[in-house]
Formats: sequence, C-alpha cells, structure tokens
Amino acid sequence: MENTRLSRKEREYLRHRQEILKVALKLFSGKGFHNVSMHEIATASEFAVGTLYKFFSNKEALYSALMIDASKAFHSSLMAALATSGNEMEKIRACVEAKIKVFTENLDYVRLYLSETRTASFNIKAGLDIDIKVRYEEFLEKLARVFESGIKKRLFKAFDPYLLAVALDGISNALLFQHIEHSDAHPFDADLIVNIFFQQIYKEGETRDE
Amino acid sequence: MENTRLSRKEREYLRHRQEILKVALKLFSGKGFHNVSMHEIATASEFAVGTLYKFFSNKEALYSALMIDASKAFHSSLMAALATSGNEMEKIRACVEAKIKVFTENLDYVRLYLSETRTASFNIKAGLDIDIKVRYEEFLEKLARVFESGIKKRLFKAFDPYLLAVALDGISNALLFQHIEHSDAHPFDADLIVNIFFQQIYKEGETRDE
DNA sequence: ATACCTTGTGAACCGTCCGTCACCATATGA
DNA sequence: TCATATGGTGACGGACGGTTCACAAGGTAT
Repeated sequence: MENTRLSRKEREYLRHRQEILKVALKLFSGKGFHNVSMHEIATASEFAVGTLYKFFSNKEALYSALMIDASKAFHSSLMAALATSGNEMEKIRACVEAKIKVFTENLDYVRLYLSETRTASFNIKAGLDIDIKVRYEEFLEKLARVFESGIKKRLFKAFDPYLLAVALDGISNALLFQHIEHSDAHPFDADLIVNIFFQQIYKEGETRDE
Repeated sequence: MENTRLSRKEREYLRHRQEILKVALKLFSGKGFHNVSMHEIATASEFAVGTLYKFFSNKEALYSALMIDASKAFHSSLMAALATSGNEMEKIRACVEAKIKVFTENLDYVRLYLSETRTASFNIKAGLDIDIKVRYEEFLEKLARVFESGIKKRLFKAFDPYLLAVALDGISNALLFQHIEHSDAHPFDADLIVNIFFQQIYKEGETRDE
C-alpha cells in the first residue's frame, strides 16, 4: 500500500515531467531555443514558472533533457537496425528503413536533432553537444564497419568506409528533409534512397576527366 | 576633385561597412546569432555601438546583410558552374568542384549558410529565410534540369531528377562538412564525391528484397 | 485537529542587451 | 577664424526573460 502510493506519486511526477517536455519540444522545434521563454513553456504546459524549476534546474537543462532523449531514441533504433541479422546490404537497408521510421514518427524531434547534429557547436553550450556528437559518431563508425566488411566481401566497391557512411547518412538526411518539407511533390521510400545510393546511375564508363 | 573626394568618403564608408561585416561574420559563425551582442561586435570591430546603427538599422539587418551576401555569392558561383559548356556529367562535376571551392574559401560563411539552409525557419525571422530558400530552390531546380536532360540522353538512370539533385547536394554537404570538421583523417576531393555518387557501389544484382 | 511536508504558485528581482540620442571631433567651406 | 556638416561616440532607457523565494494548497501522519 505504501509503495503503491509512493509509485502513484512518482508516476504523477513523471507524467508532469513528460507533459512539460512534450510542450517544450513542440515550442522549441517550432521557434528555436532562444525564441521560447520559460514563461511561454509554463503557460503552454499549464504550470507556473516556478514549477518548471522543480523539474529542471534551468532552461538549458530542460532543453538538454529533450535532446538527450531524442538522441538516445534515435541512436538505439539505428544501432538495432545495424545489428540485424543478414548480409551487409540488408543491414544497411534496415538502417535506412529505421531512420525513415524514426524520423517520420518524431518530426518535432527531427528538427531539433538535425539542427543540433549539423550546426557544430552552435546554439547551445558544450556538454550537450559532446554527448550527442559522441553518440552520432558511434553510429557512423558502426555503419562504416558494415561498409568495411561489405567491401571485404567484395559486395561494395572499395571506397573509404567511413566516408561511405557519411555519404549515405547525408543522402538519407537530405531526402528525408526534402520529404518532410514538401511531402506531396516527390514520393519516396527506403528503396529509393538505397537505389539512388547503390545503383549505378551513370551508365557510360566515361567518368574520366577530359 | 570633388567627385574624387566624394568617392574617397564613399570608399571609407564601404570599407568600414565591410570591416563590420567581416568581424560580425566571424563572431556569428562562431557563437550563433543570439550569443553575440551588438556591444561585442562594436568592441571587436573597434567602433562604438551607435556607429553600427549608422550602417545597419538593427541587429537583424546586419545579420541579414551577411546572409544575403553569402547566399548570393554561393548561388552565383554554383549557377555559373552549372552553365559550363559540356555534357551533363561535366556540368555536374564543375558544380561539385565549385561548391568545394566556395566552401573551403569561405568557411565562416558556410556554417552560417548551412545552418540557415538546413534548419528550416529556425533562428531568425522570416524574410531572410524566404530570400535564401528561394535562391537555394532555384539552384536545386537548375541542377535537377541538368539531371533531367542527362536522363533524356540516357546518360543517367531514370530517377526523379529533383530527388537526384537533392541527393547529390546532400552527399556533397555531408562530405564537405565532415571534411571541414575532421580535415586530416579522410582525404577527399571532387572526384570522390562524384565517384561515390555516380559509380556503381553495389556489385551484385541482388538489390532485391528477400 | 494540528503539525508537517510536498507540490505548485507567480510576483518580483536582476542581469543582459537592443537601440537611442545628446554630444564630440574632425574637416570642409566661407 | 568661425560655422556647419558629418562620422563617430558611449552612457543610458527600457524591455525582456531567466531565476528565485516567500507563500498557498492539499494531502499525510500523529
């Protein structure tokens, strides 16, 4: 009975915390960190300003909690996909599919996550940056190792595996971004990304210079 | 003599304006719009705060001037490359080379430009966003039309030309970014980008699902 | 019923920063 | 030499927004 009550309270606490995060996410992703005030978050989440500070020590901590969550979710999802059983090609396909899934299911996160991943040490102070960068780097490394073993097996041509990882990630991001912003115009899916990336586009052998 | 003196003054004026922009660029690109104060720019450029407002009506206008400049420079350079004489393949190669050149020569701009191009309607108010987006879109369209005519000539496989443009741009950005941040580790150049993008990476025909 | 504690409140405080404006200094022209 | 204009100055006003803290409300234990 005691533990039940305690956990009720804890659940309340977490529910409230979640509610704040949810509202903050929507606001941050819409207007950016600096253009959202704590008062705004307070009003939108139907708490008082002071209450926010019972959950998060300051604005940046609130933002960090958000980013860390997103980063972890993305990371674990992509890593899981790369650990799929199957050959290198299938792993990569699974990875792209996972990415599409995570992205489209968490549009609000995506904006924040991408803007953070992309913009070096911009917006926010260090610490958070580092945390996210590390996770992202870990993912790229793992993807690179998949390419590497694929190259060893002669499945793929022998480019620098890390750069292949960067390139694939770059293509996926660009196409996903494009799709998010102008969803109607150009239909696309995982196959498209994979095909554009892996299939021979240029038909003649004349890639040579002059 | 009168016009000479007048133009001297004008030149002074423009030199000062340039100086301010140069300093502001360095600061903005290092710390982001919101983390740079007008006082900081004033001190760094060795002018008084009030003087800045003789050149730019407010902080945003100063920032805009910067972004517009960068955007125009990038745009004209890339468009020129795409207008190169030669077949579609050569145009695209020229475009990638131009991009590498512009990027590496204007690293400070790149951070601002990319973060602006990428992050939708973040950071700064509208107007500027629109201006930049329009130019960027124009570039993508032109690139897409190059792909399109390449496809018609059976040079390239028949993917959606616009998506190919997005994809190539995405790859270039990703690799360039990677190179800017960890320049030592993985050597790269225009050929690498073009090759990764255009050559067949996946060797077997088994891109099929299960 | 009373003391107590936890959760929530929001007015007020304080620092930061944008933008202004009255005021120099230099130079140009009379 | 004096008047005027122009480029430049920087202390200051005012607004905004993050953070605090004294207090309220509601539940819990004694």
